Amino acid sequence: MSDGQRDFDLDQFLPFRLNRAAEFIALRFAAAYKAEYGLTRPEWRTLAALGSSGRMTATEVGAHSTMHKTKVSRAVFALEERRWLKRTQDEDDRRAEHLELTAAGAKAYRDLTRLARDYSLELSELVGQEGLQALSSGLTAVEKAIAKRPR
Amino acid sequence: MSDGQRDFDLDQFLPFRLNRAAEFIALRFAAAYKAEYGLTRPEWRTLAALGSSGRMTATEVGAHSTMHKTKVSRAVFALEERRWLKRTQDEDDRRAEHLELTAAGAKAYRDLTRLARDYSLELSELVGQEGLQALSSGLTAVEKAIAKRPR
DNA sequence: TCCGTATGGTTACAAATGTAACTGTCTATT
DNA sequence: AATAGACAGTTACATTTGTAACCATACGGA
Repeated sequence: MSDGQRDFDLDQFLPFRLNRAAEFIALRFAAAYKAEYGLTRPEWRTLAALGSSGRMTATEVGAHSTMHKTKVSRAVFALEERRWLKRTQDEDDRRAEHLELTAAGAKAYRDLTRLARDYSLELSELVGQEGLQALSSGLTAVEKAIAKRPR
Repeated sequence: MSDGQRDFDLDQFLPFRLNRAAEFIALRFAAAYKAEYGLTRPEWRTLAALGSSGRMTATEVGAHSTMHKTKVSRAVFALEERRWLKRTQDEDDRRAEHLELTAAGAKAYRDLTRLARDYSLELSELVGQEGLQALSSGLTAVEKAIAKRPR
C-alpha cells in the first residue's frame, strides 16, 4: 500500500538526523546541569564560554556560541544575580562591558567541567570510539563551512 | 592572564559542537519551508514522517521523530486545518487515530522533498563529500546508541 | 464485574524564545 | 562641530515550547 514516492527518505536526511542526535546528546547533559545547578542552556553556555576563554564581552560570547543577543543578555543577568560573574565597563567604549567569572563562578565552572568530562567518557562508551571519531571529523567539516558562509 | 583551567575546552565538547552544527544546518533548510509554505518545524516533520512512511498514529510520529506528544498534537491539528492530512479512528482501539496525508498533503510533501534534495546537494557542495560521509557514519553510531538506550 | 493502572491524545498554564523597537554611545563624513 | 549611521546591550511583546493535569478508553488482575 506504500505509494511510489520512495525517492526521499526522511531517515536519510541530514538535517533531521543531525537534529535528532544533537537533541538526544545535549538533553542528557542538560539534565545534569539543570538538576544539579538549575542552569538553563544559555546560562551554561555563557558560563562555559567565559570559563574556557576568559574575560569576554557579551557580543563575543554570542558570536562564539552562536547565541542571540537577547539570550546572552538574559543569561548574563541570571549569572550576575547568582554572583557568578561580574561586569566591568570598557574604559574606551562605554557601550561595551567585559564579563568575567567571579571566584564562585569559576568554582561552578570547574565542577561543571568535571561533569562534562564524565559525560564525554560516558558518550565514548555509549557511542564508541570510532563513531565519535567520525562524528568529530564530520563536525569539523561543517564548522569550516559555517566559518566560510557565516550566518 | 588566562587562568590555569585549560583542561576543558568548550570548542571540543561534543554536545556543544553537535548542537551548533545542527542549528546551522537545520536553520538554513527551515528558512526554505517556512518562507515557501509557512510551515513550522514540527509541522514539516510530521508531514515528512507521514509522507515517507505512510499512514501512522500520532504516537508513532512522535516516536519516529522524537517529538513530544504536544508538539505532534498541535502539528497534526495545523496540518488538518490546511486539509493536508486526515484522521481516521482505529476500529479496535477508539483512543488511537490513524493519520494520513490527503492528496494536497502528498503534493506538498513531494514539493518539499524536492527542496530537501536540492538542499542536500547544496550541503554536499558546502561541506564536502568526505565530511558528509564522516558525519553520516558518526550519526549512525549515535543512532545505534539511541536505539540501545532509548529516551 | 469492579478496580487500579496504563495509554492515546488534548488542553491550560508557565517558562523560554525570537522579533523588533529602543537607549545610549561611538564613528565617519561633511 | 553637526548629523547620519552603526553598534552594544536591554526591554516589550508575540509566538513557541514544555509540564502537568486532564478525558476517554483499554487492559489486567482480584
